[in-house]
Amino acid sequence: MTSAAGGSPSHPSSSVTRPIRADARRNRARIVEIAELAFTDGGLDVSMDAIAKWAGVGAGTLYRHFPTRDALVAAVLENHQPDLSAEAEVIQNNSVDSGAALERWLDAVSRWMRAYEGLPEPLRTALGEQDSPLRLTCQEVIDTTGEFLQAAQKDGHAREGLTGRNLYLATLAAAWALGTPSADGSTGHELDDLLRSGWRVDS
Amino acid sequence: MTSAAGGSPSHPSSSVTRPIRADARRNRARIVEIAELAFTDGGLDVSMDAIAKWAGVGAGTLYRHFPTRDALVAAVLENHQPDLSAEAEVIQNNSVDSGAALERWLDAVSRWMRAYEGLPEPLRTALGEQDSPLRLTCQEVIDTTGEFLQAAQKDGHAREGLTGRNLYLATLAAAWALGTPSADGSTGHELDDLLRSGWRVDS
DNA sequence: TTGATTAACGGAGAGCCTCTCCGTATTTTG
DNA sequence: CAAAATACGGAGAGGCTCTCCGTTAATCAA
Repeated sequence: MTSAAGGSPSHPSSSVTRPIRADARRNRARIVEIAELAFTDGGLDVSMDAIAKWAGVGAGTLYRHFPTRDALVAAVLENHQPDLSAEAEVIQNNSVDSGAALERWLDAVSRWMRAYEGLPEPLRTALGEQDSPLRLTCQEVIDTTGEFLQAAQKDGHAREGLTGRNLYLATLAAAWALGTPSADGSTGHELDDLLRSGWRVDS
Repeated sequence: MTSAAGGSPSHPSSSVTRPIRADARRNRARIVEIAELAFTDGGLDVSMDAIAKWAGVGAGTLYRHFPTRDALVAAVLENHQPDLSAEAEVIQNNSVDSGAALERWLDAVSRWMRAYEGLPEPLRTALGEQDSPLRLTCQEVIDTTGEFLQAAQKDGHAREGLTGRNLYLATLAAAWALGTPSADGSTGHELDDLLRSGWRVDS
């Protein structure tokens, strides 16, 4: 059915559709820009209507571009994905061993997860929904985590029987815990220690 | 002004106030009972009005007894605190060593935290608020965790430089992560391993 | 008992939020 | 410069939290 009969598409790449209207593209960009500001200083719970008003568009426009809050969050995050990829590369090239690299990567991921207050929650539920817009965004991070993990496992720096996905989830959980109002620096340190070394002492 | 002049309180224990009205006590009990059912099968996010209607009382009555959702959650949890205390005692008396005891206790706490879907979230924020009704409820659990931890540390089964509070928080984080829709048994197992032993292998 | 007093009830409704629908405005195309 | 297609905007439906206050029921004093 895709290209059955009749039509003669001018652009093979964009198949049949026209280019996106200029005002639409502008609005979309503006919304993402404003959303990032709003998320940064009010957390992910800002009201959608407030974002729309603040961006100078109607609610309808906001929801046409981003049907769900997650879609908007995903769009905001995607703006920063290149930074994270770049960081992965730097870590890859600058670490003494694969164990240290994994450690540094998890630290970077944790910071990424804590970019906006309340981000861990949707990241977690996205993990369970096959079709969430956030799913794609974080899949890349999970995959990279898996790569760092495997390298560390191969060199004997990380335990076997551990998947990238679960290490990602554990990191997410720690990031979530760090969002606790009273969590100070020492809490973060202890949580990191726990994730790295556990509470147990082998006798 | 508390007991300045005149009044002759009949009951020294309840100072000046009258006993709580019978209908009030009944309603309160009924609400808690219904709330537990609602939380059990709909998670903590059921609407307050729905609980009120389902309990056969007006919204005003619900909010008079439980000004916030957290207050209601705390009341529901308090009904089960004795069970947890009992479990602590059993573990205390039946474990081969203090390390195993700590492990079993954390397992019990994790189950307690996952009693209702969405419970970890308010438990976490309660940790940061001095005057949350949930705060009191979980303080007991934190304290007990601290005791199990100290015993394990004394016997060399648990690392030093770890507080009961942070171990509790880490357990809470793991419980939160387990709430992920796609989290199966193996996920839980790996998360437990991480908390106990970390991902690192000491070479 | 009974009337007075006080505690508690209930639900209407204010205010906020999400999300949809459709008449109107703008852009693109021929 | 129409005509067609696309996107806009905001009113408003529906749901939620929480308050306020007129009404009702329990308790107390005589």
